[in-house]
Amino acid sequence: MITKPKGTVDITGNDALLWEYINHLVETVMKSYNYEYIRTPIFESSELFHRSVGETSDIVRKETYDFKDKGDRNITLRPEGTAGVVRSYIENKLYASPDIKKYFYNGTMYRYERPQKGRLRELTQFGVEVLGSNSPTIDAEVISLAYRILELLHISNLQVNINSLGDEESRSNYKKALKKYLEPHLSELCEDCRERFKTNPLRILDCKIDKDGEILKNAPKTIDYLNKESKERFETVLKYLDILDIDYEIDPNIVRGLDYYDHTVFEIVSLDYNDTQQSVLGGGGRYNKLIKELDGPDSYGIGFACGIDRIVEILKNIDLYKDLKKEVECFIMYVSEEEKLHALDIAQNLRLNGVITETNHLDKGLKGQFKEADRLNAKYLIILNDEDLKKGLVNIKDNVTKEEEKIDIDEIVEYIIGSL
RNA sequence: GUAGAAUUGGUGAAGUGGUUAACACGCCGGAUUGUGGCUCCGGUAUGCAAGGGUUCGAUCCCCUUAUUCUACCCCA
Repeated sequence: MITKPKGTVDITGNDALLWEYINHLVETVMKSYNYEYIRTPIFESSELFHRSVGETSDIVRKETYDFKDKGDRNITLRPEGTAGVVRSYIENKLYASPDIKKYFYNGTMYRYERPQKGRLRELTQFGVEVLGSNSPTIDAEVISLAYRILELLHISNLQVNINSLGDEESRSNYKKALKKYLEPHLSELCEDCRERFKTNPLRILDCKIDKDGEILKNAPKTIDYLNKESKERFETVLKYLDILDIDYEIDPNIVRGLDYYDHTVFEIVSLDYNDTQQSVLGGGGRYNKLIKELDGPDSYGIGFACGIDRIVEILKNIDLYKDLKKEVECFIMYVSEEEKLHALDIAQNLRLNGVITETNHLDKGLKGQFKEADRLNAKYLIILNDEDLKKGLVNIKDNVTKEEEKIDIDEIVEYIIGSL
């Protein structure tokens, strides 16, 4: 038997209904914030991710799906959504628009990782990218949009953890200060942190082992190294979040591994699922340097992404979603060949009038058809028999009240639409 | 890349080195004269992840592989 590749999932049945529900809600909320849908390729030139995420990082070297196509091009399956959208913005010269560009996406990403709880090799994320504005109102809007979607999905106890890395000057000052502070304490840190000190010192801040130790508690904080401008900017964003009634907490340890982030960075967690990594439902930040880095103009960008797979795992435990049901509005039952012809015709008629209709395709007896109709939660049953058909009549049964009546075959559509 | 645990019908699962792999749900059929959902009766795994080995004999023991779960690493 052929099985699915490691780290992938088949989504069927009730799970599929839940996915549809989430997708629909995401789309509705995105549009109400005036975000437009953007769809970029699932595979891109490898170089795009190397340039955006960082050539030397483990991420690009080990955790992407890379291959050469038949034209000997280096291709990478997208590991995240931002790079593709920014590439599109630049390539299509969308920056020429006098207006801010606000995009949302919802699609699969690929990361060559070892699968475990809440982590797959093919994962699905929705997110937004806003390009062309450095206004703090956008930082606040993006954060509140992410927050509100999760809230509308009834995920409880949400909190935004937020931090600011400041501009380039602030960032670089901070990096120096952190290294200077950590250097004499290196021997007291865990092995991994000593390695991180060389590769990515900011990451030491959210090391699981050393996080709660004295050394890191007293470590310099990014926000203390913000220059005046960056600091004011951060405070403005927080002020806007207050106005938008977002529950946030300043968390100086959020650094979000990637080099291209600056100013606002944030993660959204549910405090009800606080086994560290699992609780992070989404995150994002500002990336004002990235567009230029990818040969675009000197512009501004900010975005976030949320993993749907993880959200689904949480929603599955919420009662509200347990009775999402497939619903058929009308099930047409027949036994004889003559009745079958009428059934096909009636079914088509109902469907073209927007009524969700099913009929017997398995040559079942009437009993079997009743059972199937119940499994489908059919609201109305149309039970055909030759005798009535000769008179132009059908039996129609309300499957909730169990009341049955005979109506004219030409009045079926009208009857059902009128009663639904 | 590392480590631990798992893998038995459509589903939840019991079980044993030796003739027919328990039980439950579901599904199918019948009692019900073409109108069910209750009840009763019957049918539902030639096979226990795949391959190899040990053995007179393996679903059960051993090895390899795959996948799943959990943790580490890493995290966009």
